Amino acid sequence: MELEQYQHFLVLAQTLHYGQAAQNLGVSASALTRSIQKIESTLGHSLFIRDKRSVRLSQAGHLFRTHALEATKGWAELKDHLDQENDSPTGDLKIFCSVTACYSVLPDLLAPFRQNYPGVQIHLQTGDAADAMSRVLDGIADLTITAVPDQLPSRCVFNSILRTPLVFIHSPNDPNASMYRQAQALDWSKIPMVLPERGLARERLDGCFAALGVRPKIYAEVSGHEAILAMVNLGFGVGVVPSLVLEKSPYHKTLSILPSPKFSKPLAPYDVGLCMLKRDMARSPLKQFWDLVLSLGPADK
Amino acid sequence: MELEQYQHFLVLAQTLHYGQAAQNLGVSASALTRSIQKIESTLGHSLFIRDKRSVRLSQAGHLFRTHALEATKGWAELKDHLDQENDSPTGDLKIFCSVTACYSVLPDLLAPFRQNYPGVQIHLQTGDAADAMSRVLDGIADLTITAVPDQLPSRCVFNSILRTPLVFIHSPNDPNASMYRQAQALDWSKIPMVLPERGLARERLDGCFAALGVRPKIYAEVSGHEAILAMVNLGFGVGVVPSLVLEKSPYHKTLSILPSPKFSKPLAPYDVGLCMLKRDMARSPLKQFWDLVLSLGPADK
DNA sequence: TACTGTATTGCGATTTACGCAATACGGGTT
DNA sequence: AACCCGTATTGCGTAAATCGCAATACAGTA
Repeated sequence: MELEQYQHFLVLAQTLHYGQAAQNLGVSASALTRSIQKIESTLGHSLFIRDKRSVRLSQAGHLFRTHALEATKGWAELKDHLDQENDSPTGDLKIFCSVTACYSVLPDLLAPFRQNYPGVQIHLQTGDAADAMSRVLDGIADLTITAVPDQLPSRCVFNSILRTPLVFIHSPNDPNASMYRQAQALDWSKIPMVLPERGLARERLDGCFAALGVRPKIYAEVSGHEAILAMVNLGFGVGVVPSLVLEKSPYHKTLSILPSPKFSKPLAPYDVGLCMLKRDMARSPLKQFWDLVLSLGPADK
Repeated sequence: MELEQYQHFLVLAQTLHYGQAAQNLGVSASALTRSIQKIESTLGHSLFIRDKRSVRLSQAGHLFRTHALEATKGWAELKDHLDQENDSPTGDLKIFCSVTACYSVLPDLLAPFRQNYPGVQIHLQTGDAADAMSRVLDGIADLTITAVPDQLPSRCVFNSILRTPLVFIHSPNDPNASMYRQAQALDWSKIPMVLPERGLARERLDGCFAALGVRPKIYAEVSGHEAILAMVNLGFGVGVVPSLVLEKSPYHKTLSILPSPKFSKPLAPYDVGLCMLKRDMARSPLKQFWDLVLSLGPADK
């Protein structure tokens, strides 16, 4: 979209510094260089005077700046006008999130969105949190509420909503319950564990155990945090779930949280937020949703 | 460039018919569909009301049309203003053409261009016409004056300037000269020929001979039409060159043209013109050169 | 029911855009 | 003078967008 190129130009015209402008824009300096070069070659005139030491607007650059300001203003005004006066923005929104997110954080986002943009058709899918990122990357979902992975794919953007620790839980019905509670340091070789078979929680746990040089005794590997709760509730062993999942579950009264074990590599908490493709920041109604979440700020849990 | 997308929209808004608009724009209907879809998704509103039978502007479409007209007008005005009032367009122009084209058609193009756009730095390279197309495709040259090949690469655009036939020539010094002239039908197995080792002329000749089921007796294969002239002038045999090359050469008085041989597959004349990449139609000063050649029309030879 | 005209979508191939690392190039510093 | 620093640009390999073709969907019509 040329709006982007105009934006590139306008920011550079203000900072008069490629590196700084590029940083503001969230692109590399080389990308900015090429954006400007492309405008210049399309227009047939240099917009900036470079002398390896300073960058300043040429005469053509000043004139182009006026045009660019006008054009972007025209676009923005049109967009505002349409969004407010006319019927609400139209379009589809495919959301994927886990059952827990669907109960906890999503309603607070969806309600105001629905109110502001009743014309948007919302498709809500729920599933295992471990699938969230791939659904977005594959285009099956437009956005997802999920925990940010250790390294976010470069195509994605993420906005944090809340943080929740991973907690170790057990059931009072578990025959070993008293042993868990009384031990100074848990003996991982003796404790039967109920773990997710894949996903972020599993990866982090594997990392922590590996750093400790121990191999946990795995009683069951299951899919989905809710399934862990169910099995732990039956007294099959110790499970690990995000605290939020426990709180929102029917078991939060019956299951108990163990004191956090000591790991040489700490078990990082879940950072839950909104995730979507960078590309889609330019698309409606995705940008609207993103902006709404930004304006709501982090949830107070 | 979004200017293109604006253009797509404006043409469609006028024709209200995808197929027709696409044809006007020189793109496929699917490309046009996606252009419009992209604007709509960026804007968040439908621009057209489609009901499988008719296409008409929505209310948002009307408003967007006003904006698009304004923005494109602003761009055009800016460009005109800069091209005329200020210093001439800046930039480089890398031209490749054969020696003959350099003597014959190029001066008529370059002179007016130079007058209108003195600020453009011109790099002129000459070489074998057989290389022209690949130089452009590889980006070594921006444009070339050359004969259009049997099938133009899809990335290229071509504008015809003149047509010149391929002629068979010989020298009066050639010991067989009288035989060439007297024969009713030339006996290809006996006539020593001087041919280009590659390039369009060679390909076409090969095609003609193959269609006839004969294999010419090749005395020499050389690189460059001028070299053919030199060897033919020494009486080494019969050569084939574009008529224009002969006319512009120092040999045009001494060498003689044989009557065109009868081929089952006719030997197509050279269609000489300006060739450049489609992509560069949006770049200065390439577009200016193209437009200038268009305005001059076909050369009167 | 088959047929026609028209917009859209799936898909493979081409073309473009991006980021990283290397380069070029002044100016200031020891 | 030699060297380092800051900054814009370029080469290159990879990731993504775009295009055209062919297939599809869908409404009106013979």
